[in-house]
Amino acid sequence: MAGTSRRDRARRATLAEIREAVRRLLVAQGSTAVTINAVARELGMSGPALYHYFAGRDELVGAVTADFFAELTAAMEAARDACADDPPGRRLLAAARAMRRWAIAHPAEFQWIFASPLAEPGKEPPSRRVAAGRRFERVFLDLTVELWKARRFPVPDPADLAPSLLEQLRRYCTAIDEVLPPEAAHVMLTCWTRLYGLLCMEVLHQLDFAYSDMEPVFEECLREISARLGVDYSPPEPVRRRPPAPASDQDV
Amino acid sequence: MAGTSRRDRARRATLAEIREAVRRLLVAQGSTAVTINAVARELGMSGPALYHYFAGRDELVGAVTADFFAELTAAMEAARDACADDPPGRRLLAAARAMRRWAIAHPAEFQWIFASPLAEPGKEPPSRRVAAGRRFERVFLDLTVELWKARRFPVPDPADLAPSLLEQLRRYCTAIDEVLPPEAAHVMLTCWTRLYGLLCMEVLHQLDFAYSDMEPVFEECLREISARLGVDYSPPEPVRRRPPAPASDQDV
DNA sequence: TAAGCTTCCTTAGAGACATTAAGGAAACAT
DNA sequence: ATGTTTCCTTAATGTCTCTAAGGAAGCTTA
Repeated sequence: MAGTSRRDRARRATLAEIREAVRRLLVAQGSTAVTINAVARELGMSGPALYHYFAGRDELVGAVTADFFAELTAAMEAARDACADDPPGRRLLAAARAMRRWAIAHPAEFQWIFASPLAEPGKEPPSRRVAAGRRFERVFLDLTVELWKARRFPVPDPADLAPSLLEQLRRYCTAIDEVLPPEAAHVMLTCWTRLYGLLCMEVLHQLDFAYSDMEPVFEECLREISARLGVDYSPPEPVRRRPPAPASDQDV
Repeated sequence: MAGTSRRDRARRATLAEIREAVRRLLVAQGSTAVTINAVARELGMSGPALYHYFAGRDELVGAVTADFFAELTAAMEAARDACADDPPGRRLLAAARAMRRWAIAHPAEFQWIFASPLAEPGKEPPSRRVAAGRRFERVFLDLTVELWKARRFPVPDPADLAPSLLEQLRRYCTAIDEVLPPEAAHVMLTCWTRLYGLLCMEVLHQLDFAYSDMEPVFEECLREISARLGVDYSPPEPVRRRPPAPASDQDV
């Protein structure tokens, strides 16, 4: 099917060009500038041609959003694997910092991920997006599981959790193949919510009224999470000029 | 100027009708359905007529967004004042719960508040929105200040804060007329970020993968915040059938 | 190699939207 | 009664999404 014939290669190249154009427009002129016509113009084609590649604007936007999600996930995975021999706590910090680094470097893209212009109330997000989301969450989850296996972090007594909460946690644990018990999943979700929530607030400029540079705020959040997960907090390496090997952990 | 003549009254009535129509469309059909034409149609007028009331779509959206902000703020203030004789900790809990109640009851509106369809990167939000935002933040700030005055809550040693963070906190304290010292402002902002961040995540459906009912999660967040602010956590009253006086604290 | 199928792109066009311009009619002020 | 202001209308421009119909080229197969 996805052969390597002349046409197939051309098609793939065009698809890539389209995605690049979408991104270029998004970054340069905002999400409202991402129109079928503008994208086509960017490629030197005329509007309706794009319908051979995407069923409509929504599918186009959805595909690019999934790209962004994948890129963010890849950045986190790369940061995690760049220190594969460190203890899981350090790798978790590395992945979290990579997440923020990516979000800061690509604010427009990050915004599309969680406040997608498609996400109208009552409309299910496309399955592609959901899948991309799962891979994303998985990064943090996997590291937490490693942590849990290596040296269990402190968890609350399940009896202290609200019954309805416990019920939901059980369901979630089933969904993640019981890699964690509900109490541990609860700690993990709490940490994740704080981390991701803080980043969303930053990118949506909801904290501009108080902070101009969120880096120390984010680091403090990491410190709290570290304490909660029973790992040592270690501050970020100051700059890191590219080490010998040319492995970039930033832009995928 | 803003007299009470026949025409002035008519104008005010039309303005109110427009805002209602915008909201109706937003709630019923999502933000993309809020078009100048659709709003005009809703009023039985034809499109360009609206330009006598608003300079353009952006100003219309901005005005309605400010309305929403004001309504949310009013709901919080009402909840706070409904138990004016309680200690500040309880009133803070009441205001926080009112915030979530409003957000849950009006998800589309709440979403417009923090992920405004106007907020393109590089575009300043209109001053109206900024002002509405200040009043909103003020509710939580004021209660925290009361708390601080009544019985100081535990704060970190300023020397333990990152220098750049301390610097930012100082600037923020200047902006709020030094009603709190930087260390206390830091605790306040941390609590606020968690609370507001969690709510944003909920409304943006970023936690659906784990939770179907966020109420206990929110309550646990409140418990943490209470501990941090040194106040007693008290669970919400179960339902509260409207007490004698017909004062609604929900829909303004 | 020639006929036929597929793919890619074009132009034309319908329908919706934001916005400006020009004009009429009613309300208001003097 | 006259002139001005206000409110609304229609007309028109240029944008957008998306469908339809057709041409040209690439691929397949006999």
